[in-house]
Amino acid sequence: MIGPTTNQAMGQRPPTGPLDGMAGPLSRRLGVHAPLSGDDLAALSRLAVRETVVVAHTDLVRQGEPAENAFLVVEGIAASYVQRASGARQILALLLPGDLCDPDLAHLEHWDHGIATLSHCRIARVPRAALEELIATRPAVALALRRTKLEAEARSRAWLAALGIGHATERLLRLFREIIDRMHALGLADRNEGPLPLTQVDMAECIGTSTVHVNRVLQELRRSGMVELKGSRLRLLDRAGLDTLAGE
Amino acid sequence: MIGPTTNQAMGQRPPTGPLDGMAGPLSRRLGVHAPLSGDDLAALSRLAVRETVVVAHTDLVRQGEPAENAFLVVEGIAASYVQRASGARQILALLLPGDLCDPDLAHLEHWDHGIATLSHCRIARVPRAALEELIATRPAVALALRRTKLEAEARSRAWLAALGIGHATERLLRLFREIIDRMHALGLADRNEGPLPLTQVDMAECIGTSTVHVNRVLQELRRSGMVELKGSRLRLLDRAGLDTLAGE
DNA sequence: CGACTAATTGATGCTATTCAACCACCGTGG
DNA sequence: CCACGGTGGTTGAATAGCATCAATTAGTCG
Repeated sequence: MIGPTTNQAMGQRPPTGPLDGMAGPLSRRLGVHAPLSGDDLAALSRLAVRETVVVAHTDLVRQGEPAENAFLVVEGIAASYVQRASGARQILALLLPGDLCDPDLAHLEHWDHGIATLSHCRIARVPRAALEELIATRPAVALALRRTKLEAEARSRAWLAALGIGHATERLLRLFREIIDRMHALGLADRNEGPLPLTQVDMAECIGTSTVHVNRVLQELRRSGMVELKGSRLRLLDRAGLDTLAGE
Repeated sequence: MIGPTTNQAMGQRPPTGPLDGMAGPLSRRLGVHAPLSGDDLAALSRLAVRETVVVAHTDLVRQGEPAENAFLVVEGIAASYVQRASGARQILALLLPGDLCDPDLAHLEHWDHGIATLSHCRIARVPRAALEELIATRPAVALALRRTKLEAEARSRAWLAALGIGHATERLLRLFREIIDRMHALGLADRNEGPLPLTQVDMAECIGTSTVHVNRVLQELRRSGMVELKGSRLRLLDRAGLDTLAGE
């Protein structure tokens, strides 16, 4: 009973084998931050279970629910968000392939935020116990997880500053840049072009403006030749100008 | 070379004994989250060294500097912030007595944000090595630190949402409420009244608006009998109405 | 072809910024 | 003692940025 924009259909798939690639993005992501051994990688590949396909705009966890298990985004884009009684939502962070919704949250008795898919996603569950054990027994994995979390926190700080200081144009450009850059780091996008499977409503909830305004800013960016956005494909046409406009 | 609003005068005091109370706020703060033994408390009291008195609006760490040691706020209010080349600042989080600037930041090669005092402060240094050792050898302390950090992250999420969703009035009220509530939890303020040693510029940098607007919102809040703010003393006169206006 | 979701447009008004003063308080030094 | 400089608070007018409401127009999919 959170808001009107949530539907709960969740297509279940038959359990898949441990090596069908769903741990791929996770280990690729973690491997960036610390060298992982073959054993580490094998353990990681056994971590994620019960992979499901989830349609866009579906809640995985709702605000106020008890904390059960963690989620891994295998494919697609999800997000953590806060929602008011009025229905207004603010997206806190994007979860891209290989991202694990914060493992430390186990200590919270109740979630103070929700998790929802933005695009079509493949989502795997990660049992708390298995995750804790992995952290306890595999220092390299634990280190990689810590560094990954530090990276997410740095992004969160940057977002907070952008929301406080920047105008809508800047914030939208930062959003685009973040998605392209992170996707590029995962090998899922070119340096200046990639998928952008978000609706304008999603973008508005990310950058804290109305959808109407997102639409107008977007048109201005297209007209000025800064970006190209057709269907769900985004191209950044003026990277230098973008980095200037988006603030340091 | 960050901005015009930084002065570096920092009055040094002669080293004080380990038990003169400067670890008081820290252990009181941590003790809330996990039971600490007498040994734990003794170890904590030896942690903070080189306490100094720092005047208001002084940088402790500047953006871009290498990460050296951690800081403990013994008295007063400090803050972490991000500053743009334009001079615009956004405060990310408040550091109240007993707060330690994030210990995990040791892993960052360079600070992506600065730390500065807002009011007059007593600040102690915490050597990284001693902190790491304490975490490694005293599980109760490590747990308390983790929980304290989780609490800070939850506050950060709430702020992000407020910046994205709320109007200036709401954000200012949330700021007031946060300060009073946290001060109250430390025994440094009544339930509805306490010190507010911030300038309107500081408030503006917290809630992401101009100082002029802070001033006007403040007047409206006074006129409507919501708050009373004289000198640096704040009283919340309508707690129920405040909680409504400040959003859930 | 409907039925739905997403994108677009226009008109209107509120919220907040900006610039530029001006005032009030406080501590300092002549 | 008062003149002085500095910081912080207050005010006004003009304007920019953005929200809101209400329609209308693509797309998309069964």
